Amino acid sequence: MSKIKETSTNFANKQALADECPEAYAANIIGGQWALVICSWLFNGKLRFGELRKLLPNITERMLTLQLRKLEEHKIVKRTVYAEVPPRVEYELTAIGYELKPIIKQLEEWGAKHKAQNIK
Amino acid sequence: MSKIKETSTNFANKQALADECPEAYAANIIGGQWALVICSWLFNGKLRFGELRKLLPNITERMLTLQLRKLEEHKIVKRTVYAEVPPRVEYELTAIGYELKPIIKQLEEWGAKHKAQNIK
DNA sequence: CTCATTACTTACATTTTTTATAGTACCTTA
DNA sequence: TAAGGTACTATAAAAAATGTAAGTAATGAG
Repeated sequence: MSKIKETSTNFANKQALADECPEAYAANIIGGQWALVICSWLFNGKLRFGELRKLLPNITERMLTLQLRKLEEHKIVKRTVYAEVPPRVEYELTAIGYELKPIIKQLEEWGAKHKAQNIK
Repeated sequence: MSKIKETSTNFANKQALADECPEAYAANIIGGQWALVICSWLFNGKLRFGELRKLLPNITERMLTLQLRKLEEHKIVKRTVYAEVPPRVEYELTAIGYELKPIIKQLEEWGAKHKAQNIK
């Protein structure tokens, strides 16, 4: 997140994978440390920057900004700025972003099941 | 991939997230650069190390090893070594690993749809 | 004896991601 | 005049992930 080096092997590999594997392409989009959790909260409706920050107690403002920007860039979330003082900015999922809901829900169920199996 | 620093903020954050969000927990497990693609190939049946390497032309042996080890550690794949020379090692999905199939398939579909929307 | 095969391992370098800390602009209220 | 709230940005550093290149063990074929 920040500038990526478009001459690196890593970049080339990601491109190649994303080209031929839609699942890798998807993983690149929703693959940050906090992206899935941000989306999970947004499934319930729009939230302000500060609300998200409170919901994710350990996230730094910088990371929250970066992840939101990335999600916005990929058209997963929509950002709306209200010209008020103090500023108000709301984030909400787009249609395609909302379509992740069932997938993430299943991933949640799988995760819970896996955890239950492996913890004991 | 190698030693993680258990005193880092990053480690603490991952732990905390994984504790309360099964989707983050799941993402940690299947979240390497190549993990999803490896699983995708294994959905069709067991494969040898060398076969996987050929299917993933750009992966290095080191990365393939690391990702397989991680998947094995999390009981997503099962590793079987045949005491032959030259050695033969086969990888196959476990039951819980196989349960990822429908989820990854949906993620693929989502990815393809998203790509179609955003490329034009 | 030498070479080929297979599935790795190791040491090291580079790139990417995440965290830490300190600002900024704007207006409102006290 | 000063403080406060909101949503950021800039810069640096730490940590994690990935890549590069070389080497290993065992054995059978030639």
